[in-house]
This record gives sequence, C-alpha cells and structure tokens, in this order.
Amino acid sequence: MAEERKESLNFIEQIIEEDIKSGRNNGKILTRFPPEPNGYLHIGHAKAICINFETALKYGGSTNLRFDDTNPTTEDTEYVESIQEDIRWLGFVWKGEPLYASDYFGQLYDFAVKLIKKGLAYVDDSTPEEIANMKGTPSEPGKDSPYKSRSVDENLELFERMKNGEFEDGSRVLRANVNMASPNMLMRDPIIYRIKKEHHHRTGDVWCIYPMYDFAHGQSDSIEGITHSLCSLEFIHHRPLYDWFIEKLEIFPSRQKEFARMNVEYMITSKRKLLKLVNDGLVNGWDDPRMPTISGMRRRGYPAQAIRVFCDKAGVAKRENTIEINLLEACVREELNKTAIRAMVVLDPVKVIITNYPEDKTEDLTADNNPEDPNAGNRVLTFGRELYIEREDFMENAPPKYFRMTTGADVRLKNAYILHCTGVDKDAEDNIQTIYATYYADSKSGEDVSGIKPKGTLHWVSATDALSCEIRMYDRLFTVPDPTFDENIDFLEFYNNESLKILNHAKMESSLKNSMPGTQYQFLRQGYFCTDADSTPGHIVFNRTVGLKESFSKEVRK
RNA sequence: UGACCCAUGGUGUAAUGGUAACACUCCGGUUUUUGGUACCGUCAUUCUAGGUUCGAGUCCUAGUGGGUCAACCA
Repeated sequence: MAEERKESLNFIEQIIEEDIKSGRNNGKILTRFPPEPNGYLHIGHAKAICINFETALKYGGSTNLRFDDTNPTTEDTEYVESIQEDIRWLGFVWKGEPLYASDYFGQLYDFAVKLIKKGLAYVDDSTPEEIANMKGTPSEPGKDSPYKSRSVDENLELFERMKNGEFEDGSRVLRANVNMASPNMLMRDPIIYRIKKEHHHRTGDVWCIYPMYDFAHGQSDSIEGITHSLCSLEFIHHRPLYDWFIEKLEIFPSRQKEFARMNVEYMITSKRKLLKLVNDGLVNGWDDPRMPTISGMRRRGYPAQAIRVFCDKAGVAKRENTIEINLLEACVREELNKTAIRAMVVLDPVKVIITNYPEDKTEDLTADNNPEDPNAGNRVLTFGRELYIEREDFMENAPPKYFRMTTGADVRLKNAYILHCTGVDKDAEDNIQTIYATYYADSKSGEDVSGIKPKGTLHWVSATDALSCEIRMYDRLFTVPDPTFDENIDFLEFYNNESLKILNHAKMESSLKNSMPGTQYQFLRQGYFCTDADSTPGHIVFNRTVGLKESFSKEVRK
C-alpha cells in the first residue's frame, strides 16, 4: 500500500491547481519564456526558464519561446541564436518554432487603433521632458497632458501619420488614456508607441513606430493564448495595466503571476556590471568559466541537470532571497559524482623514486572509471619506478592526523602498491627535489596480501608515461558574497584577483591524451574538472569546475 | 510623505486554523584503496504588539524592518 505523501506546492502551482479545479481554460496550461534578444542568458534567466518550462510540464502543458523584440535599437539576431542554444542545453523544448513579439506588430497596431476609437489612447506632442514633468511623483499625482483631449479622428489621423513616417523620432507618442492621478505610476497614461526610424532585426524598415513593453508583452501573451504569464516581482506594478489592456481590448485573458527572482551569492546578474567585467578584461569573455552566464557555467563544467536541480531546490516564493553558493556546488557535485569519469592528475608534482623497483620494469594496472557507476568500465594505468605525487601529499614533520606520505611511514597509492617512504633529497633552499621509497611487492591493488593497512591513499602518475597539461583553477569571482551591497563602493573593489590560477606543470595520466572539450572528470582527491575548448591535440587544458569537499584542510586550520 | 509586495533555523523552502518540517551549510560519528561518496547523529526557526478563535506561523488591525514603482528600456 503506497504511503500517501502530501506533496508541497509552491504558490504558482497552487494557483494552477485551483484553476484546473475550476475548469478555467479547460485545464490547458501554456507558459512562455520571453527574453529580449539583447544579451546573454545568466543564472537568473535559468531560474525563469526552469519555472516556466517545468511548471507547464508538470501540468501537461507547454511553453512558448518568444523573443520580446520591440526595441530595434538594442536587439540583435546574434542573441537570438545564443539564447536558443542555452535553453536547449538546459534540456528544455519549447512549443513549435520560436516566436517573436515583432510578428505581432500588425495586430498590435490594430489594437492601438481600437483603443483610439474607444477614446482610450491619444497622440501626445509633448517633449520627453514635458511628459516626465507631467508624470508627477510617487506621492504626488500627475497632470493631464494638453493633448489628452484630442478628438478620436485627430488621434486616428496623427497615429497613422506616425506610422507613415511623417514625424521625427521623439516628436510624438501614443499614450493610453488611463488616469494621471493613479497612485500607480505606470497607470499615469503610459506611452504605448514611440517613433523610432530604425532597422529592426526581423521586420527591417517596415515599421518606424514600435510598441512599448506594456503594449506588447501582455497582448503577445493574449494572442498566443498564454494562460499563466510568470515573471519576476518587479513587474507586479505592471499587472493592473496588463489587465487593463486585456479588458479594454476584449482579448484572451492571460494572467500575470509574479515570483521573487533568485539571487546567488558571489554572482551578479546586472548586464551593465557583467559587461564591465568583460570590457575591463577581468574575465575572458561572456563564457568565461567564472561568469554567471549559462555559457560560462557550461564552460566551467556545471552540468545542465545540476543547474536545473539547483533551481528546483532553491524553490519559488515571493520574498527576497539570496541562495548560498554552497547549494549550487552541492548540486554540481551530486550530479558529477554520479557521472564524471575518474582520472589521476597531479597538479603540483614532486618525484618519487621506488628504489627497490626494477629500473626497466613497468606494469599495467587497472582502475575503475567510476566506482559509483558499474557500467563505466575501467582503464589501464602504467606503473613504474619513477612517479609523481602531489607536493602537498608529503610532509617531513607531519602532525598526528596526517595520513599522507611522511618519512618512515606507509601510504597506499591508489590502484597500485603500498609505499614506505625512506627519505628525501633537498636543494639549497630546502625544497624537496626527490622522495625515496620502497614498495611492498605483495600489496598490489586487488591482490594485496601484505596485511598492511595504511590510513591514507594518494593519487599519482607515472613519470615516464604522464603528460603535461594546463589546469585552470577557478574560484569565486568576488571576495564577498554580495559585491553590490553598498552602492557607494564600486563592485570591482571586490573582484577576486585569485579567481583564476593557471597551473602549467601539472601531469596527467596518459588516458586523458585525447580528451574532447566538454568532457567532465573527477580528478581523484582534487575535484571535478572539464576539458576546455582551448585544448589542442598536444596541449590539453582543464577547467576546475568545483573542488571535492575537503575535511582535512579544516582539520589543519584548527 | 503615496501605492504595491514581502517577513519561518546560518541560507532557502514547506506546513493551506490543529504536534513547526525538508534540503543545503555547520559540528560530531560509522564505513571507505578518493580526508570524496554513502550512512547515522547534534545544534538551530515563526519580526513586535494587540485582536478573532477551544486552538494562530497561518485570519484581522497597527507598528517595525526589507524590497519595488516616476526610461520614448524590457
């Protein structure tokens, strides 16, 4: 008998379930993701994408992708492509072809004419300054424009002439006739059409007037039959206007519901600030692995599934929130632990010579590709007399709980033998040059009869077989969780100069020689890494996605 | 001197008038040929004051605190 588990719903799902129960729209659910094609998608968009697509999916509905391209000045086809790529990469499928608000310019124009005929819109000849001055302030009502009382016929004629290009940019606008005394600034006769004699990325030079957001978004929702228009909280003041247009135009009643957008520690989503990072060369482009862009996270090695799980776990509500970066990293590790191929790479190598191992001998050893996944198979490692281990895995005068290599002690080499450290060579500056050890021939992995149980296990590579590679160690972009917490301090003050450290002397096991860009690995005891697109056949580059959880370093800090 | 939205552990999110829970973090432990994983455990929560009610995190009022709104941007 299945235990009945009460599943908790977020407030949007509750609304939808009530709608379904009451038979609204015959239970049909259609959402939309409406990006403006004027920039790259970031973590905040990922959240909006997840909410819109997953909510629809959950209730057997679907989601439209609609480009909100009503401002020809800022928009470009370049972004139309990257946005689609990012959504697909996240694993979502929109309904049919991508849609464009610009496809509705004709209908939108007709809607405006309808409004004029109902006496609900008028052409205003005021200058932008005059309009701003008449707008009032949040605590003072606005004043009616002297043009508000124009006749329907005159408005009709002027609006048509605006469309025909008879007037200069900025000389006239079409405004909705709502209420200049409304406490809601957006209801104070909002501008709904402006003159812009500019080339549009899709409609070319057909139009020289373009609708504003408020006169395009809701109507586009309505035209498409969107049932639930899910957007972030800052649009809440637009809702009365959204509803007003639908009511006056007598069109399909889409409804807007607002959720709080998601903030994440150490990430910023301001387009202006991200652009600043790019322009100042503090990151290497929009897809730099430190960037909170979807393309950046992809290059960093964050799996799409991890980002989706993260957005789910962050939840949906209406209060301001900042999600800890810990949660994102936990989701990334959880996913990668299941899927990433294991490999051994020594980031900061120091040589070990096994003095009782024959000089000309090598052995093939087998290693699991992923202990979490029996189907991942295994691979061959070459073992020999000379190896590299991690410099930090050796300590001459080790503290009691140090389980790694130290003189006189035993330590296991992963998938290989147990070593007994016998001594070291140092240079004039006291730096360790070479570590000497003996091995226990009967301690081979899988057939160990030595009876020795070392506390620690180290990763290693064969000195003769290993290949050099480049490792890019990425860390958080900022030194504080919220670099914008004080508007008087430039956020670049908190740029983390150590957000990227390049290691040029790392040694990788030879199985990684032909690694393809995008492949994700767990480098044993180091973290998760992925092959970067900058890799060439003779020079493999790895990005550190995220480190492993590390309890030893915490121990040391005590 | 306006309107609107919000307030639950460190961080998020549930609890839909009836025992405040889940995840992540932190801390501790067991297992481990990754100081990883897995598993177990500990600490810790309803902004304040009134009111309604047998009973309030939930409903009402006021206060406090936070956020948002005055682009021919979206």
